[in-house]
Amino acid sequence: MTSKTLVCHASAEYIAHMLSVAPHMLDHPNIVSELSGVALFNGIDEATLQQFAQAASLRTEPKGKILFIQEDEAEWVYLIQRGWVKMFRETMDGAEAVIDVMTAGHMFGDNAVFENDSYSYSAQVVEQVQMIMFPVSVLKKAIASNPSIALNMLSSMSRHRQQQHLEIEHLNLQNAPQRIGCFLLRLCPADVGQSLNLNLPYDKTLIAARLGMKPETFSRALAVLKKDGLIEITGASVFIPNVPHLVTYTCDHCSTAFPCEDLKG
Amino acid sequence: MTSKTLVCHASAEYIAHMLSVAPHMLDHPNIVSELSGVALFNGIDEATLQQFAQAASLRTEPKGKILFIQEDEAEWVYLIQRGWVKMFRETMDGAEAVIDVMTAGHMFGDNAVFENDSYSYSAQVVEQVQMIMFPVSVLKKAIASNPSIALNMLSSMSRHRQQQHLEIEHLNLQNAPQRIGCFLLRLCPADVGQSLNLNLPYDKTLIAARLGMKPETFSRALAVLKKDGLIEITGASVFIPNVPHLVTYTCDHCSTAFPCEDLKG
DNA sequence: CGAGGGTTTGAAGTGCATCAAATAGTGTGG
DNA sequence: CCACACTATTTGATGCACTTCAAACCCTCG
Repeated sequence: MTSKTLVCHASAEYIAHMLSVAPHMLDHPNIVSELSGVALFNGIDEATLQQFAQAASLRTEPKGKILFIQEDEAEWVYLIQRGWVKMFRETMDGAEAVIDVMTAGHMFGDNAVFENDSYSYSAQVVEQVQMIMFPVSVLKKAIASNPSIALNMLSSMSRHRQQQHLEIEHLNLQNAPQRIGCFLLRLCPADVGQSLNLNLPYDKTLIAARLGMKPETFSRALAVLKKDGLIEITGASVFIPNVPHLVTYTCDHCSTAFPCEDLKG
Repeated sequence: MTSKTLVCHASAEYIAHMLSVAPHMLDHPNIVSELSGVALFNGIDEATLQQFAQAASLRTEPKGKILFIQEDEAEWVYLIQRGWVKMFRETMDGAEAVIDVMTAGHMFGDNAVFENDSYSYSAQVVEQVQMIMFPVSVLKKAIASNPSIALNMLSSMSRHRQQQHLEIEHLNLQNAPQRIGCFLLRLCPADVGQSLNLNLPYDKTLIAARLGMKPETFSRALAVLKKDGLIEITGASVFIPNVPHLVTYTCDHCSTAFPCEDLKG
């Protein structure tokens, strides 16, 4: 399940072919530079980063792979470099709630440190993913011994918390088309112009789940947005002819004004 | 339970009448002992507690009082000793989402430290409240300089985050009666027997909002639970004749097994 | 006792879910 | 390059849950 040397194996071509990933050795300098770009390691000294890098390994996993399930003993913290991962919870009777869907630059599994070293949700790859993973124990020690890391962790937690407040608000107050509008707007780059094109990052079914609705509802809600001239859509490609219109349509029913920048990720 | 001296003061009626601030001297020893009972100050040395206590003040506020609103510059962190406070967000078009409702032992406003010193939600008293408040700046400095406080803060954040995951899950997967069932079960003491009595802690209208439903829906959902023999209810007093029955009814549609202890508060 | 807020009840409407089936898309092996 | 299998997405018809609007009821408190 959790083999460390996964990428540097015999069947390199096979992997490269099957997963389209460069089969490289663990490359500490590279990992260090990757880590240094992440909020958690903001302003952290090289020596500490080295410690993480040495304990870290790279891994690539295909779509569908379950990384861990809720209540599993937490061994790794993951940092996504590419691809998408779904975080979800399953109820006794089999229903599933999607907590979040993350991509490059995001970390998950980190909060296991504060939860008895067990994961509080399950994680599954939804688009082939490449990631850095390092042991929970390393993070745990770092947090206890390095105040800067603890502080970074605190801001990241705080950001997450706010995001979730928003999530709850949306589920309560926005209808399906509005939640979709909000989702689309959060995909926009910071310097949005009047209009723009973008691609849905993953399955419509998954977006639906992420937004707390059924695929059928999602489809129909998209149709509504289209009918109202707020978007044009073909396949996974979306065109927003007039961003301010869409902003009015969705963000009027939200407590946070439009470019909700700091909450994006 | 909490207050030691507060009630036996000079101008008690005046306070009740004029609503605002209890005009008594700060009582450091008492505040220290209050603080030491809170998770954030777990294992914190006396000297540090003194610093908080010296900067702290006690306050009593009547039902209805707005303590602060979203985006306000954050000046104080609040620790509830008695009463209930509602945390909520308001959208552009006037709708309101209740994020949480807190009581004795809970702290709020604390996360402003990580959010540019501004509150990310509004807070209003819903049942006359008595609380300790200390400046955000004091907490901020303490977090930066005292690793134990930072760590305590981290666990508290983490707990909140998990609670919110659950909240989101419930909004997605549970229906009105089930959400109410869950709410009631979380009011139960740890040593629940087969059956028990309890009182709704605040307005039904507010409970409804807290659970993301309308008062009418709440009322009807209670009626359903009653009809199914899961609860008996008169006014604000609820009797649960068979706790396991209610647990089955609600918790089957949740990812967390019944006594979801650690998430209660 | 009467005013006003909280709560319940009724009737009707809306939005989303569900079930079922058609359609579009994608990757497969021939 | 086509036919097939399989999955994602759309569409239609119907039902249920929750909301909305309106009115009655109830309780507390001056």
